[in-house]
Amino acid sequence: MNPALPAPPDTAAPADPSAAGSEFARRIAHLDMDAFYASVELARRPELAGQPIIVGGRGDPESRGVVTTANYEARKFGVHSAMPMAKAVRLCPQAVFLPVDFAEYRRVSRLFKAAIVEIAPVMEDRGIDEVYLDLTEHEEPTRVLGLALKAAVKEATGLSCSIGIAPNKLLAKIASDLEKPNGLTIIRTQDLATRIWPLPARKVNGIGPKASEKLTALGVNTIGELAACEPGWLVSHFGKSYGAWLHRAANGIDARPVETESERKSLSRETTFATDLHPVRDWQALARLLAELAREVAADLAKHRLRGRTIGVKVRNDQFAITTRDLSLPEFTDRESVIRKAAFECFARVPQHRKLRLLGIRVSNFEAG
DNA sequence: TCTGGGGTCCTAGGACCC
DNA sequence: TCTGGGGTCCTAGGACCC
Repeated sequence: MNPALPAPPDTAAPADPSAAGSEFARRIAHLDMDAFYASVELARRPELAGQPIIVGGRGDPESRGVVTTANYEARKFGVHSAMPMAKAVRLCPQAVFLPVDFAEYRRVSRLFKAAIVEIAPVMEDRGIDEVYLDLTEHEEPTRVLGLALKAAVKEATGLSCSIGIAPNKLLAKIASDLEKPNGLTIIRTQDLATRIWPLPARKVNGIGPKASEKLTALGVNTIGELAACEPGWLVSHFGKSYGAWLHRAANGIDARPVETESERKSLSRETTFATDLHPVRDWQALARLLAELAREVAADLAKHRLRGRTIGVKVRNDQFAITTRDLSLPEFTDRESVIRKAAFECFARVPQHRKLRLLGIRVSNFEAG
């Protein structure tokens, strides 16, 4: 197997009305809620104002898990999302630790998105706390639109957000991060060299830890340095697809449209155990967990009116390595018993010699809706 | 430090078919 | 005996994102 290279976003899309410098330049906004989960918690517990707040795990600093959001007071201590809870506790023991409450975050998410759509109907949902907007057809000046969006979000939720507005999604995404929190950053094509190129390559959405580490090893640190690389040289190190995309991205070229609709491709449930379980010695406990996950996945499928025909199992072992096994059935299903049986068959094919820390079930290959 | 849960997309080899 | 392409599906792994 080839060394794993990131999958490049498909920026090569249609006729490219958004290429930097094009006379058909678009106005694309990226709107990102500030420290969303922590801000939602603070909104309903005003007495916590000014204190460091860390949302994650089950709210138990001792539990296995990571920080999902730290507010800015906690970030001053070096706490950030995806950090193991244990480390966050050491860095900021005086913080208020809260469990995640997705139901509440989804409720507030619906509120801010509804407020945005009133102003800018061409909205792409990018998860619970961010969206892209296409403002090209609007007549108001860019800053006026940005301020109106921020005011609408504040009015609907009491929360602040940061907005980046640029000729395409890639630049808007970078821009929204530049003046967080409560920022409004407008990037024009002619600002590329001064505002984007000095930034680390890692700031580009699609350049993750692996690719940025490899770039650093090759002596490429900033977006500007990446932009100056020969496309052929990038292709030789990163492959045809990703190498060419790196060159376009660093030069601020991104033709992806704002997509207002998308179809779900998979649905899954997974759980990390409090303590590791052995596939043979702890088989009974694992079997119960697998059956429970099958029940949850079947319920989620029914809720979303989906039926799939590929069932997969995922495990993570005590060395943090992931193994997956899947099985495609002749018929689409949403039945718990069918999913459970397939999952047990898949599980029987995973390596049995190391303890496991996570078990999951995924269903994909959905029937056309 | 000891690492969640829910997703998307891409790559690649082998099977199988035309 | 040596040797075709192209297309799709299945499976496994991996990078990356929120």
